[in-house]
Amino acid sequence: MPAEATIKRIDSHLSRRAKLQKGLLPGLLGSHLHRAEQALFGRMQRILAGHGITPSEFGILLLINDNPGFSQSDLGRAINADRSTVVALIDRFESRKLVQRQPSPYDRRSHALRLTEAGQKAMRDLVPQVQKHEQEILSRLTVDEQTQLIDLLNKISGE
Amino acid sequence: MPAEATIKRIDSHLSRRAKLQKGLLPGLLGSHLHRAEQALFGRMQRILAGHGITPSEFGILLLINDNPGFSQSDLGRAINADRSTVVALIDRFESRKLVQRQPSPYDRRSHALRLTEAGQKAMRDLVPQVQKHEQEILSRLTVDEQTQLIDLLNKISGE
DNA sequence: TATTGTTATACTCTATAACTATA
DNA sequence: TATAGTTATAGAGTATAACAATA
Repeated sequence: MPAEATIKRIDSHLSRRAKLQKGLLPGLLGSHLHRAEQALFGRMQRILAGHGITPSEFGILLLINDNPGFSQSDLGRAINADRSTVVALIDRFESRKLVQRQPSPYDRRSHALRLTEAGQKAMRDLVPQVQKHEQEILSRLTVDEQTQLIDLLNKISGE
Repeated sequence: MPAEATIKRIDSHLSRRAKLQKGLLPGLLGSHLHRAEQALFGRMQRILAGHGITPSEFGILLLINDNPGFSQSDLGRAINADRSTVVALIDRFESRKLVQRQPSPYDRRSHALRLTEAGQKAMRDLVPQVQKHEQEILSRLTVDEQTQLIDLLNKISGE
């Protein structure tokens, strides 16, 4: 997202002659999914920004937090990423002191991944805020609609 | 997506002792949205791959197709991207002969963006395939569920 | 033989800052 | 003054291929 976008322009060169035509795009489920995720992640970023964590990173830290000791390859499979990608990812987390590599007690090739104390502290701080944020968004729907939305999304995901 | 992922592993080092714990993640709407989009875009990629177009690029080409003549800045505002990002984006499209820059008849600073003949041809080929694909996915839902899903997603987006 | 983590390398996507030419 | 497009530059994020250590 560009920094300039915070300063909204009311009209554009185009709008002097023609409104932006959304055309076929609004007919596609993909665009609705994309915009919903963008909206949610955009708001989430504001919560996470103070800790320098992206929404995507938050999900990965949550995964490590809930699976202490699992390996880089396990993580790669969980997030569908290449092993070399995970190396770079954990390098970044490690340099920010959020995650640590420990020797695996079972396999001397592996690293056991864990959140550091600072990483755990960040998650203890952020998880309630993220959950509160989700509740704010979901409160636009009735309870029935909330469960149905999750249900329908899972059908799209193929579950 | 890693090429190796096509060869699925049945168990991992972790699963010898403990199953992957999803933990708090499945409680978050964001993860359901993300997975639904991933699933849809992953399938879409297979359709678009022959033309070397990503799902995200397809959406942008659709936008240019439905707004012939609009400027790079207009596009940037529509997709929430920086001007310099749009330059690089259109450079890539131009080198693939999908989009062309023309002098704007109204403003000598601007470029009027249009699909080339080849770009229009690609879209004529792809749009029906993408629409058919969406119908296949959506056919998992009843017609009522389809409209409700779009409706609920728009509420999440804040419309 | 297969897997784990790593490195070297490369490509895409995105942004900021500074510039120019227009408006 | 403000905007449109560009360039130089930089930083994520991702992947492939080849390697050593270990299983």
